[in-house]
Amino acid sequence: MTNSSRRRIPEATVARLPLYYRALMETGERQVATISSERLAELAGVNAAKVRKDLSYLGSYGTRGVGYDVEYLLHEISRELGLTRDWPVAIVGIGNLGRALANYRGFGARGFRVEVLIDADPALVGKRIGDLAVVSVDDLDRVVREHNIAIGILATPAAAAQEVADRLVAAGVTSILNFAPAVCSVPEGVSMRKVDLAIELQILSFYQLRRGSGGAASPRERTG
Amino acid sequence: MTNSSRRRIPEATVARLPLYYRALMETGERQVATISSERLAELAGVNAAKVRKDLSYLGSYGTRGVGYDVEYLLHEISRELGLTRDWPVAIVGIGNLGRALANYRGFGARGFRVEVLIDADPALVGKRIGDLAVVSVDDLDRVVREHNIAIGILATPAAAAQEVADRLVAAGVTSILNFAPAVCSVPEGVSMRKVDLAIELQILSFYQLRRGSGGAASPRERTG
DNA sequence: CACACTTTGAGAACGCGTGCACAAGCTCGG
DNA sequence: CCGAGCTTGTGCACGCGTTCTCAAAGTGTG
Repeated sequence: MTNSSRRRIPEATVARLPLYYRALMETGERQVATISSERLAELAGVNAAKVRKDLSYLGSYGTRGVGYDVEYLLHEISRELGLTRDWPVAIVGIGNLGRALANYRGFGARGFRVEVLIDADPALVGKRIGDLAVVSVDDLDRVVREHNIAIGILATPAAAAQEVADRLVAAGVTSILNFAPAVCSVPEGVSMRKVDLAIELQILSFYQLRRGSGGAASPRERTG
Repeated sequence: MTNSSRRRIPEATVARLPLYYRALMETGERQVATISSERLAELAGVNAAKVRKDLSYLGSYGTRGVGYDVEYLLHEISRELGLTRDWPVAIVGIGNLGRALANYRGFGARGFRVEVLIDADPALVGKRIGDLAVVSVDDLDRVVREHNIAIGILATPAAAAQEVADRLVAAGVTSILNFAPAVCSVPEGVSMRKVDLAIELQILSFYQLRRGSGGAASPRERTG
């Protein structure tokens, strides 16, 4: 029984834990023993009050008058985020984006090992990307089960997204990162996060337009 | 003077407008004249009350007892989002991800034309990706100005992100989509949105872990 | 024209997240 | 051992966003 289950951690806090994790990793390399909420806030790009409140959800890991022990805090956050274990990941849809994700170095470092590449195109099946061979979508269920995949990355065209999501879930995947520009629903008990590049640009475009023809403030990020 | 400036549109609403836009585009192709908030909600993956409130911020474009005129609503949303004009875009950092983004078809359709590719690696400068040649980062300022770029995509390594962001801003870019896993600040009047793939996976990992060893509910998305 | 039915638009209540402000608790110097 | 100086942890107030609810406003039928 870990203390993961002690408190409910707000979704907004969960989304910031990786920022603290990254910041702590960077300071950890610089041989710093403790860090104040203020310094951590600066490194993570948030404000100090938020850092303290966020960390207080994990437990009282700080020492008043001193700060937080970098090593210990790093350990607690990585445990909370599940970065102490390895997560085998499957990527479905090996187009431009899927291929880029397959080659992306940033994943492995955090324990996310891309072990399976899946595509529907027969011309692609069997081809190697890095040191993995692309598997046919016909074998999705088998391969996902064999590798014990819990996290799937969806990088198919929009039209295929829902069907692939269903098949991933049927094969036991309970977390999906969806890059397909399509609404896509999953059953209760399965998490899905969406990343839509076109939507991000459209949001930027909105504020860009407003600034040009009126002068409203920008939505995110100020000078640090 | 458009009615863009009439009301302040909540950030959360702005982030959903692209969903409505996409949903309407898809129904528009099916020759449907009007659409109810309920149907639109279903297509966009949100609830009907939210759709109505969101659309009411744009103005009273619906007809009670009937619904919204698809064509008209589509026009209003695309005008609001600035999709009626073309946005020249620059991508800085032509690695795995940058290359994938350069080849991504989803942008052009919405008026985002990738016109400039920039990288620091001399071995890459001059190489063609699709029908664009990679330009040296030394020429960033000149090229960005020449193409009148307002929106920049940052796909460099973390270490270079802040410097490149600064240079983009100095060259007149006022909207940045940042894929680099680093905190990165921009002056007031410049928008920046972040997309961090590793962070998304870590968030999924958190809930994945909780489900496995306790049974909390999933954070996002339920069955539609 | 009246009435049943549909659907929007918005007022109001609620809940979540943020940020302020400060007490509690620790260290260190004298 | 005491007091000055930090820094955490958290209670509280506020604001934003979501959802409920229902009056207002349209359509269509007899």
